[in-house]
This record gives sequence, structure tokens and C-alpha cells, in this order.
Amino acid sequence: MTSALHDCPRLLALGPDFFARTPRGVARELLGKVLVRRDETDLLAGRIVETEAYLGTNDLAAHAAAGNTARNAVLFGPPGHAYIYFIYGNHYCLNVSCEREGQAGSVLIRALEPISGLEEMARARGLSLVSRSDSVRLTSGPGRLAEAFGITRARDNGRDLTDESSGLWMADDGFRPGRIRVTTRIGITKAAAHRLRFVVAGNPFVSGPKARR
DNA sequence: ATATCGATTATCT
DNA sequence: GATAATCGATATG
Repeated sequence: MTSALHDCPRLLALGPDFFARTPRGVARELLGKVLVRRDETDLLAGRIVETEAYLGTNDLAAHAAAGNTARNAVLFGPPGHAYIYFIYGNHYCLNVSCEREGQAGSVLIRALEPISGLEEMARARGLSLVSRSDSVRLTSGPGRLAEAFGITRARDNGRDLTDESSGLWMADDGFRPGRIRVTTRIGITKAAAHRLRFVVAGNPFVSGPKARR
């Protein structure tokens, strides 16, 4: 008697302390961790291979730069909560809050390597997995991974990611990434010079041009 | 492989 | 009224 679940270590949620530090540190340390979504029908899991740090009110590229508003209030709340924003009239993106209550900061999850629930992710993305390489399109990019995991603002904004009972959390399964590459952030115009993007070097699920992987 | 462009809407100026 | 932490399609080398 065997199942995929039996073969997996228990995916314990990273606790609030993990997120209670600078976005730069959280972004770096999240590489290799696992994003998990569990609901009544599905267990989805993907390894984090690309992140970006967004700082506080003086980071012009960060949504926190607008001050505490209805849209971004989660950024100013306690660490380890989901900040979901809607962008270009089309896509949702997942961030996790960092630091502490009153100090804004977050990490954007930019790409995952899918581990479990690939068929369900493909269905959510409107794709079919005919060849092995098709899996790259499931979760390679912030909008793509949100769609694959069914993440929306209405459903998930403010969700406590440090509580497994929330159904969406991050876990350490013992895996340690290899070489890490640091680059400038992608897709922004303001404060573009800072090197706050972290990727697992050479991982095929990292988004963006080849030179940035 | 890289570049350009259109889609589509919540949010802020 | 302009903009945006993107994606997928199309064009071109």
C-alpha cells in the first residue's frame, strides 16, 4: 500500500518568526521552500525557485510606497500573511508579508517548480500536458502560478500563510537549493537598480529571459 | 531567441 | 485619465 502522500514528509508550515525579518532575507530563504494549497479536492505543491523583495514606504517600486490604503493594508500588518494584488486587468500575484506590524515589506513569489497536482494546475491554467516540457508553463511567472493555484484577491488576500488550517501555506521539506543568483527586479520602472530578485541558478522554471536565470 | 503589442480593470493622481 | 510587481500571440532575425 503506497501513495504520494505517504512518500512525502509532513509539510509543516513555516511560522511567523520565519517571516519576521527583512524582505531581502525572506526572499533569499524562501528559495527551495514549498508552496502548498490543500482544499477538499486537491493537494497542490510547488517548490519556490524565484522571488523578489519589496521594501517599505520608501521603496518606490513597492505598493507600500503609496502608504497604507485599502488595497495594500496587508503589507502593514503582521508577517506571514498573503497580499494578493490584481494587475494589468488580467492577473493576480502572490506576496507574503514580512517584518512586523506597522513595518511594510513583502516578498513576491515569481516562479515555482511544480511538485504535486500538475494535472489540476493544468486544468486551472487551461493547458494540456502533452509533453514533459509543457509543465514549464504551469507556474513559471507570478500570474501563472497564481492561476495554477487558484489564488485570487477575493479568496486569499490577508490569508494567514503560517497556519496550515488556512489551506495555503509554505513549508520546508528538507530540500536545499544549489547556487543562488541575485539580479535586479523584473517588470518595474521605478527603483529598478536594486538587486532584490533571487533565483535558483539554472532552474528551468525561473521566469524571464535566459540571461536572467 | 528577442521584440513588440494588445488585453482589461482596480487603483491612484 | 494614466498607469501597472503580466501573459500570450505575433512578427522578425
